[in-house]
Amino acid sequence: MDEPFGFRPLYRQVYDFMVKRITEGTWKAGETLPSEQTLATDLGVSQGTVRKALDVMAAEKLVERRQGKGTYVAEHTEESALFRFFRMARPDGERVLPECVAEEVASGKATAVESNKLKIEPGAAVVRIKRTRLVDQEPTVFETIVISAAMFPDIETYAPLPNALYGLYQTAYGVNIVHTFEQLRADLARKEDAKRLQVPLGTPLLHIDRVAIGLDGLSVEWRLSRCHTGKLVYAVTIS
Amino acid sequence: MDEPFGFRPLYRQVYDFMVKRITEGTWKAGETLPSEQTLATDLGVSQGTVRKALDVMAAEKLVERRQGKGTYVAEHTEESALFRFFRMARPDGERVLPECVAEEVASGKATAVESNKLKIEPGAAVVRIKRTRLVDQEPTVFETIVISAAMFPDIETYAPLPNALYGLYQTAYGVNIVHTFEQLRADLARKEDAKRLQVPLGTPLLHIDRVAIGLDGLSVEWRLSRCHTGKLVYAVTIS
DNA sequence: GAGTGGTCTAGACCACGCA
DNA sequence: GCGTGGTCTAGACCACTCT
Repeated sequence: MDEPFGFRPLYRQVYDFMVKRITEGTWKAGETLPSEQTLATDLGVSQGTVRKALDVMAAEKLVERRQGKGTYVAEHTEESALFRFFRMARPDGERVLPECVAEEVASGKATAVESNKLKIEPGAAVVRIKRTRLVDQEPTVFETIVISAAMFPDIETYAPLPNALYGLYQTAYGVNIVHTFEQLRADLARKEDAKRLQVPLGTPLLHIDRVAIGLDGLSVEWRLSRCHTGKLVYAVTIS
Repeated sequence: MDEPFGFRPLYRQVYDFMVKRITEGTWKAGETLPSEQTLATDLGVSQGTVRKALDVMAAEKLVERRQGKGTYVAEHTEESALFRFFRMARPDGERVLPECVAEEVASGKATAVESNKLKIEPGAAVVRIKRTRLVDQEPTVFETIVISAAMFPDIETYAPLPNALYGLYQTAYGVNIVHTFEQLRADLARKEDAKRLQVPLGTPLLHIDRVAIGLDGLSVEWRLSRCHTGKLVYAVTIS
């Protein structure tokens, strides 16, 4: 347990160890972890130290704890992942579950912008997904998603893709999305927007540019969402 | 230390006690709290329990800790408050400090919408502030702010109002903003927007509807921001 | 060196879920 | 009733800051 210079607390080392276990797939989504006491004796530290590492992981939503039952590797299910990363809601605050239609999946080579967003080589193989999301049967969001083909081989075989893509990334490829960076702008509907969202040209749209980051810190996905904010709004809580 | 039914952990009770101290002004912004050991013996609990309460408060950014020095009541300064609640940034991610001009302060009676947003009686006295925020000398955000005159008596005497209003709320009135709810839409510039932001009518704008909540859970401020997202974007990180 | 927050331990007891 | 996570304690030592 020596450290060269930086001084990494014990509970941080325990954290690193457990994150590695999840990244490698030793502990998979939805599985229960060994009990705090078991982990403690296995790793030769006190239960309090394991607990502190788990506190951090629970705060990052990497694991979920249930008193009396155990600690689970967090799953990116419909409710959890969608409600966490899909921020569109009704003005009264009620969250909605969108439906996906008109999905198009195509292969290609990364453009300059795409390679920059995904931190991959220009020209590397990528997969582009376009789809429209409906809320209450009305087209509301037009999404363009770009991912590395190397990270997600043969993803087109999973078509039709699920509503919550992050769940597929996790269960089929062992890729856990832990956070996202988004930039929002206002823009006007162009031809493709107008067609997809069935709105007049020039309708004001909320333009969301999102990069999703995985557990290992790599850029996993670049997504552009063009949202019609007629009936839904983008909801943010800063705490 | 009895509890009627809900079972409130000791550290929660300690938390409540300390929040009350801050709300009442016994401990003011920027001051240092008693040491963990002192608090523990004063309250008749162990240091670990005080520590756990402070952990929660630090996570909520109510206090700041500095190893070797002490624990301080968090201050809403330019950097901290603006960078926390003002989300506009350059596309490369760099945060900016805006400047405020063309400020108008007026008194009035709460409309139905205002009373609903601020949870006050319709017709209650309110103060309305309009101002334009410049970034790089260019008008970028047109804000309309509504607050209860009862909560902030004689606020007009502080004109010109500071860039970080939350700092004034805290230091002059003892009101701590702890979180905000925002709803974002895309909209088109109307007459007043065009004039304030010096853009053509019909320019797409990011419309932000924000309610700020204080330490005691009350709605403190309602703010509408209309942002020109030509050079700046609204940045969100979901972690 | 004295005082502060940060880490770590060992052990006790409580609340919860389940068989 | 057992095993799990959740709370609480008491005490030790470490890292940081200031004098």
